[in-house]
Amino acid sequence: MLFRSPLEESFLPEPVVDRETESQQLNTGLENLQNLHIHGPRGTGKTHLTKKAIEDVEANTCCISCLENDTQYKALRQILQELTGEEVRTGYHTSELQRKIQEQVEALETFLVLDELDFLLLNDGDDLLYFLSRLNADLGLITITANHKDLSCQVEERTFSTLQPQRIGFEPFTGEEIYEVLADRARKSLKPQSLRREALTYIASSTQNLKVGLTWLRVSAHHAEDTITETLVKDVKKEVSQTYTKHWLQKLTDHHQLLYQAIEELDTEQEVVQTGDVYSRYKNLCQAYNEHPLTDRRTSDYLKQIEQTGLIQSQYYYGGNKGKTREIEIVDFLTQY
DNA sequence: CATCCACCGGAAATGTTGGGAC
DNA sequence: GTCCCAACATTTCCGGTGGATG
Repeated sequence: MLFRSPLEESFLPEPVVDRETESQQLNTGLENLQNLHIHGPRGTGKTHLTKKAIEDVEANTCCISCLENDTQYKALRQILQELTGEEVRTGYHTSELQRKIQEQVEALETFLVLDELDFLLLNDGDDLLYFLSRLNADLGLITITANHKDLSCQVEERTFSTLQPQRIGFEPFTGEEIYEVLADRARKSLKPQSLRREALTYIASSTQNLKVGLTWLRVSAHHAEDTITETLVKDVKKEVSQTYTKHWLQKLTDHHQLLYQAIEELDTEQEVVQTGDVYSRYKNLCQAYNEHPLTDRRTSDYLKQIEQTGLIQSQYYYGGNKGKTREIEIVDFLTQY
């Protein structure tokens, strides 16, 4: 169960590509117990590097994902659970959880990582951040997001002014860096000589997202008889897409998946895909799968959540000859570059 | 200048869930 | 059981957007 293959995402090897600048900023921030706001595109090693950095810090540490914990209450529970190491049952009042967390952080210097913060802010506002920012203790708050450079426009001013986070931006990996990291993982997990150089070059030139790269390598290895060739790598593209997509959608609900499917279908059928089309297609799909459809208002929020994962992209129109709507398209992360 | 497009998105109302007390 | 309650999920309601069109 605890087996961790070097191709798995959860594997935390020593970095072969040093993100010198970012690392240093991170460490300095941690030493000074500063609040940090880390941002950058998906698959740039934000979470990875942060986890590494707090690993050997002499303090209480806690790292939660706000994708799964997208309300203040859920997040508080998760945080308390991680800090105490005990299971936290439901049934507590929010204020009770807050009090218990306060006790914990007052006792010991603490670093708190809120990964994928966007999802919580979108869903529940900044109440949690406000509470955490006002804790009078040795607390370093580290927020990570793929979508927003600046926290100040995402949270209320009263929250931001007490947080005053130091910003750290992550740039996408270069082709060479992707190559290096994947080669390293391959050395650690595959038989010698089983990965052709051209195959790896092809992957490295097709994506800047390390998570996609790793998925690609893993899917390829899965399909390979004894060597991973460039042809093989090209042949599995579609499956890589599907695997990566599924990875995100699985964390969301069935309705998110149906919505995505609707968009996917429409994307192949017509030039532009608008919200209204998506909704009616989604209703059809619901009927086909015997699901009760949600209202359009609700699905509008769901679409935003899918957008936050980076699987789709939307262009918003607030009036004009197109009316007030948004155009949605599938993001193709394998041939983007 | 009024009207229309085709939804957006805030806010309030209502429904659901699950624990705790009785 | 069942009553109550908080958190959470979803629905209902509705004002709003700005260029194109008549």
